[in-house]
Amino acid sequence: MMNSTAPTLLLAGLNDKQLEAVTLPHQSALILAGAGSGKTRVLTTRIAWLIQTGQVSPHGILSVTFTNKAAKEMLTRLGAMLPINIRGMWAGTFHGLCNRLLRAHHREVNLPATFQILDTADQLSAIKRIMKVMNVDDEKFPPKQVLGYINSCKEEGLRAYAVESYDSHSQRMREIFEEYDKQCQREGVVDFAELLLRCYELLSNNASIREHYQHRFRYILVDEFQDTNRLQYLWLRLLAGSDNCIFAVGDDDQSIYAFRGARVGNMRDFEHDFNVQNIVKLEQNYRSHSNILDAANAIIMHNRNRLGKNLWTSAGKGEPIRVYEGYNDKDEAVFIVDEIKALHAEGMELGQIALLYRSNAQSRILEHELFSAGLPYRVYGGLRFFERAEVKHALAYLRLIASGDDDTALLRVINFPTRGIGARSLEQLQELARQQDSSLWQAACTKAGDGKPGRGLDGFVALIKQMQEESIGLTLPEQVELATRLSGLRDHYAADKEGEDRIANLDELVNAAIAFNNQEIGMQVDENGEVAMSILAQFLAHASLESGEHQADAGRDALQLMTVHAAKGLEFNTVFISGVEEGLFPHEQSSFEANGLEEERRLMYVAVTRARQRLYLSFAQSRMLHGQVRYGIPSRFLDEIPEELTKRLNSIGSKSNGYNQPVPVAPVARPQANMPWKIGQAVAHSKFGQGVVVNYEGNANDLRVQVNFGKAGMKWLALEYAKLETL
DNA sequence: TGGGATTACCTTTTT
DNA sequence: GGTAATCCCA
Repeated sequence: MMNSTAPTLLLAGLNDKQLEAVTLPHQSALILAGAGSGKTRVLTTRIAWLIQTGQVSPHGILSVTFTNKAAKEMLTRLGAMLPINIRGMWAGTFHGLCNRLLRAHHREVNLPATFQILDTADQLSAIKRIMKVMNVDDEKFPPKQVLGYINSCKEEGLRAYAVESYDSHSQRMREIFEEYDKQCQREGVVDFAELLLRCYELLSNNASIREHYQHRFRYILVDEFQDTNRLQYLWLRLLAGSDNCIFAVGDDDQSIYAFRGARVGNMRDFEHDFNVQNIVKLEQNYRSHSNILDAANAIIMHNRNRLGKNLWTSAGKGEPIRVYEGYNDKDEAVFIVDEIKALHAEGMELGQIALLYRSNAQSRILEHELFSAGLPYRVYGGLRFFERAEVKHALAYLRLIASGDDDTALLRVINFPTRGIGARSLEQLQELARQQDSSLWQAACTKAGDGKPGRGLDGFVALIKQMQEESIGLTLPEQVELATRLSGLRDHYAADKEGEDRIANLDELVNAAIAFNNQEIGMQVDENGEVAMSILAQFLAHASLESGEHQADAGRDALQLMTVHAAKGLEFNTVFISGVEEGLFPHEQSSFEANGLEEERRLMYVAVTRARQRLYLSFAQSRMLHGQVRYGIPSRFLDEIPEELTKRLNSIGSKSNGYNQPVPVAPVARPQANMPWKIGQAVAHSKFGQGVVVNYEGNANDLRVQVNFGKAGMKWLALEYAKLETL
């Protein structure tokens, strides 16, 4: 059934390299796809081409991405390319796919059919809980640190028993890890990393299941390969077996998630382990003008350990990169807002302008100025819909309807809205649960029997039982409505004068349930013909795995505010990168990590390559950070951009040319009596070069100053010895 | 037990 | 500076 004209049509308009990648033979391949080089197009066209040329049916394809958004986009584009039904294809995130596999084979991995998924906040509270039981000092073992430890172990593919411990501290960590996993198993819950690890174990311990899927998925395609962690890589290797081929697309220069376990090294390992003969580099950029690309290339060139790649474009040089220097953060923000106002007045859509920053804390002052100027804007990131407190409360009630043994859910709402169950009653309950080795819910039932309506533990038990009974036979949206009402959540928020938004969110949850219900109907039997879990359990899994995507007023034309991380994969006509200062970008913390600076540089590379036509870089001499005024100097990344690509919009300080010079809005430094040095003073050192005084200690006779030298780093210098010149 | 007050935190983030 | 968690008192 091969259609000879269709593939030609499909391939029309691809450049040579893209065409080569799309039509590679059945072998593993690595596609190095630079920013804006048509990566998603190659990926989707590859799938369409494989199907259309009859090499494989949709059933034989597995497509893996990192975000639900990317998965959705791929399916949408594919749907537009192919006239046939692609339902049989598996496409999703690593976590979504593992969830699917575990649901289908829950018996083999010893999980209940209705196992629940803990998000990070749930996981943290579960860790705190087990630490309390184990009597662990949370000063010595900060729960967040324990969480990081457990997740990174799992992401390396390690169980507690397999972790090495060198001293009593790491030994204790290991024990907490072990007990935490036991607790999760008891409660029938899994965290995000566990989804992957459990699935990996399923495939590695169970030959027939492994072979089944190996036989099925002849073609595996992976997006953003540079972001895979160790375990994801091992999982892929297991699924691929010896016969299947992996089509990996990635860009080592855009690897910005090492801090959460991503291993760029997987790209080199992949080359070796899969005997990759085909490495295709997509270097032609269809997004930006060459001034922008040249700047990006110049920056990333300073990194060692690259696979090597240089973006080019046939578009012209375009506009110079505009650089602005502010006196302080407010001055910088005012400049950005004025500039955006002017662009908007000239007719540019606000949605085509992005305002990027390194860390979320920077958005506040920008938002303040935008708000005063009356410019509509939208901030990405921050609290997601399914992570809002009221939504999590409602979901906890639903989880208790699905399975009472979920201790995390029970603890979240046993006294919310308050019903007179305090710390003492809880302790008694936990003690009883421990004695009879049961879940808290079972202990509560023992204590209260069937319970009687009202306050206290009796009331709570009666309430949950009532919910469980009344929800039988209801549709999903009705169940959600029932939970939000019977629980008293609605009444509680109605009594609160600021509860309006929260009730609106509860309504939105009902809407989400309606949407989910419509979409999932008819999908309740899995491919083996087994009756799948209840629609409620499916909805709960969906809520954990897809916490984002529920954003209000997405349609309105508004300026886009986000961190550089959040901007990855997006593009805009005009991009502002603010706070391009030492200590902020590159971030101070990065210097404590191995290769931290290189990751910051990749981050800058990502930021710069978001812009199509116009790019602004701005920095400020001083800014409020953590409630203190901090003095910074321009980022080293600015120096890495060739001067001929940039245009300085202003110049303040000694190098003033008088052009467009703003008036100082606030005293920059506070002068110190009897001090030859003041904070904010520019200085020069014979070895470290130029810098700025940021702090001092001691008295006039024995004074030490802290100087930010930028490239040479932050130094404490004793004035008695160090030869410092004022500038 | 629960609400008001005080105090520790503070890069980046998807699942 | 802003928030979330914890502390303390009624």
